[in-house]
Amino acid sequence: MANPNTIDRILDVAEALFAEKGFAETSLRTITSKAGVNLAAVNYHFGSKTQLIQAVFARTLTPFCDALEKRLIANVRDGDDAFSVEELFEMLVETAVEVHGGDTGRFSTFMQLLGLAYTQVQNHLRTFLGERYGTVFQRFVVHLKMAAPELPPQELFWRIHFSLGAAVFTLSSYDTLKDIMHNDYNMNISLAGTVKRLVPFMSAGIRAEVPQKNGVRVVFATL
Amino acid sequence: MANPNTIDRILDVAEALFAEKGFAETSLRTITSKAGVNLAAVNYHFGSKTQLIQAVFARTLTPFCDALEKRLIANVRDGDDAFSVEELFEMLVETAVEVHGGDTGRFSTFMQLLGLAYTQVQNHLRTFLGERYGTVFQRFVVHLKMAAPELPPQELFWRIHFSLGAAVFTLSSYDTLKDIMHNDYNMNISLAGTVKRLVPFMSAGIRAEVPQKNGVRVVFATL
DNA sequence: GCTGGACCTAAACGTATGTTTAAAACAAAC
DNA sequence: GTTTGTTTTAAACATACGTTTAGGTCCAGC
Repeated sequence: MANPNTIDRILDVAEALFAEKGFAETSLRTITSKAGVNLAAVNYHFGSKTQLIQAVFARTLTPFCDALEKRLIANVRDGDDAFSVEELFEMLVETAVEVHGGDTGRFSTFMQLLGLAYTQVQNHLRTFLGERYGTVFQRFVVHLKMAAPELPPQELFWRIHFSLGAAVFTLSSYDTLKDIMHNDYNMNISLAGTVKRLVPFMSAGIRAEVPQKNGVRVVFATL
Repeated sequence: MANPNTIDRILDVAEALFAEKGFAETSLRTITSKAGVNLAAVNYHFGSKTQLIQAVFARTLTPFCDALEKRLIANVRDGDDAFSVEELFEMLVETAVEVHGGDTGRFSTFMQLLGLAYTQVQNHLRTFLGERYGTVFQRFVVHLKMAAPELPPQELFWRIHFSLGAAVFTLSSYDTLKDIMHNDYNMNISLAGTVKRLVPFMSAGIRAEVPQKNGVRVVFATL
């Protein structure tokens, strides 16, 4: 069998470097040298850089989605007893924390990777994620729909992406923001504090009143 | 004098390609060939690819920040007469639309570039933007502080970045989201519609109630 | 102890990138 | 019309990348 360390060492290093620098900016030579393995190891074990990227995502996304799906299925609640928006978002956080065994570093890296998956142009990744994990996402959307039944579907769609953006953007540049917080506000902030602040923000945004159609400002007409 | 078309043609093409593919993924050869100029033109007129990136940002960001600053200074209001959160966010939109002369395409590209500036790792860009436009940003924060005086400063800091994330993330992957909206919801959405939806979401998030300290869920303790 | 297959290694391959060079083309000034 | 400075051009340069190859190493199974 393969040296059990080689594959995992590559995955560990690749995950960290991808999260820090992005995909295009991280070379296989950097990964392999930092992992202490031969340059050819990536192509031998994974086939290509593209497949390595997918493997990095699959390693943490598969257990995460499995765990999330179990929670969503196990706790089906209908009508007035449905999950609240806050509960659903906190369920995401709890699941993410759970699958990382409370490891702050890897949880942070995981969020940064999620950000990259959406912002970096990697069409293979988008299709890969959609095919593999689309079902769980849709199931989650169904629950959100029950939590905010008065919201038109397309409005909900947008607000989910707004929330996704707030979370992903913040946590993917978390290290930078942490430094700013330290220098400008003389405050030391934890990942826990950030996530804690994120949930009410997103929940309030999801539940915001839908503006009247005739309330549209004139400026938008020029867009 | 330089052919007035060369520099602008490079900037136009570079702006569009950067927004579409990112910085590292866009080569000077692609830019120059698409612009119909010689490969060496970029290095001749801008010095390097790095400086080209900064020039692309400066071209639209400078008039934008100048216009925004003028608005903020001209309409100083204190106390109960201060700008509301909604007014401030809409001011951003109005200014952005204004400096682009209502050109939807360039406005969209502009937002995508802003997203890239934060998500792509380009330390030279971060420092460049901070040094050049940090003052206006801070001035805007002061107004937001007056609009939400009950909010602790660090809480406001985070929520600004949540809002920034929601906006930047959404508008930077706008084309993709538009396609999804078309395929899954059979709806055609405009940039106007998206921005219109963004403002109430962000405003509600900014004004969300700050959760009690003793209301913190147990799960966060493990982070 | 030999064999076979999985794993690792060093080196090379082909290609793409940003940048530089030196000469050519051009346009305005005198 | 020549000169001067700017702009354009084609070619080359140096480097970095992902990938492939062919040989070596290792160890379980017979």
